Amino acid sequence: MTLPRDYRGQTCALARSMEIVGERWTLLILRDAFYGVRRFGEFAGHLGVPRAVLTDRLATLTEAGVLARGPGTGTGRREVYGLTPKGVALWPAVRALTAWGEEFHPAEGGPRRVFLHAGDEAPLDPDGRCTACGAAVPVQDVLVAPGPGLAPPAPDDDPVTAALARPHRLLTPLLTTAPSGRSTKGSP
Amino acid sequence: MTLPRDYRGQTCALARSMEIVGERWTLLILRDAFYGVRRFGEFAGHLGVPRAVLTDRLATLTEAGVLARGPGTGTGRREVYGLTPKGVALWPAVRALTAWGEEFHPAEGGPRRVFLHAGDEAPLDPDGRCTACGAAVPVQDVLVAPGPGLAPPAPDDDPVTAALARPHRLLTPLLTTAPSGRSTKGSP
DNA sequence: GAAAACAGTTCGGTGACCGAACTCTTCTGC
DNA sequence: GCAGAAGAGTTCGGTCACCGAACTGTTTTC
Repeated sequence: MTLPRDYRGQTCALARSMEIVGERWTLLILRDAFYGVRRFGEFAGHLGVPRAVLTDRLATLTEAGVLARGPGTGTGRREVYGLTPKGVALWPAVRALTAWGEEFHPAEGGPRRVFLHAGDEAPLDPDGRCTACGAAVPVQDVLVAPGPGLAPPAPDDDPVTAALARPHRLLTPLLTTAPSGRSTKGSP
Repeated sequence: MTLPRDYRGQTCALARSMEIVGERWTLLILRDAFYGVRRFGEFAGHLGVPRAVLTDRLATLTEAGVLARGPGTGTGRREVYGLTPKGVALWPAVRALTAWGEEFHPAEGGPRRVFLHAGDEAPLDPDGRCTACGAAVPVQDVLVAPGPGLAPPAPDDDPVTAALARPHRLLTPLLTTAPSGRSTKGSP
């Protein structure tokens, strides 16, 4: 990354951010990480990103300290990728870009997913504050829930899409939670 | 843009945003637009972006309704590019990414530029609220001002960099203001 | 212990990006 | 007006990133 393909000469903070999160797919990978996606195959299956690109992005983000790579919990202890505090700090940016897309390029039938304040189930306003209590909602108290525009569950949905059919708290593992063996797959 | 190089299959709002503002250089171009940069040559000179890429990005953003292209004011009435309301709505995203870069990749000597609330000259907090009065500051009341880390003015600075050596209100034209003839160049 | 699933890697083709040079229009000075 | 200069893109060849598909080696399950 460093020299040939950086934003040469740009000394501003935004350029430094873009060096890390400005590449193709990177913000979508991070969004999935907020959703609780943690494993290589889950990212690949949900995003449809070329696997070589995913490998590259995960390495870049890990090197940058945005993600941390470590052994998973439970018996199946494959490597998992999780957001570090530095990665979690990107939430306002992810939320702002999502809100902008929602406002100016709305999906037919309404938003596919909505963000709610975990306590009172009220939606967040564009600034990330709870529309009910007015508080600035910290990431870990945000629920991602199906919105009116979400397509009904299909049998060929990837596991991440299927899991997101019900409300889920950000940053909590989505699929690979089971402390002993896998128990997340509904019924094969 | 539409089919071959989109984020195929991704139906979320973030992916729709990234289709428009997720390409290389795009957010830096928009940052400059917030600073008041309006002409092709100013963007090119300040960013160092290849001119062909700049042409492409300006066209894409104009088509998307993020920028509007129109004749400039005054005698020199070359075309200028300005943010539309849809473009202005990207401010929270630009600010969040800038704040993240500032926090996790600080420049030596401190930030090169800071954002202030125009009324009381107090800096904004990471959420875009005034640290003095607590109000959420609308874009047009934000001042971009030189920070402690900014290099001293050099004779070979491009005009945009030179103009940003003093505080400037976002969205107001930076260089091409003069209603009759050019009056912005200090001393040739 | 065999088979399946998983996490990457490799590979050839294609498109994007890069820097430099070039063209055409618009403006300025006389 | 007219010549020269500057601004706004366009063109071009080389390089790099991205894409999809197939492949490899490890881990997990049966």
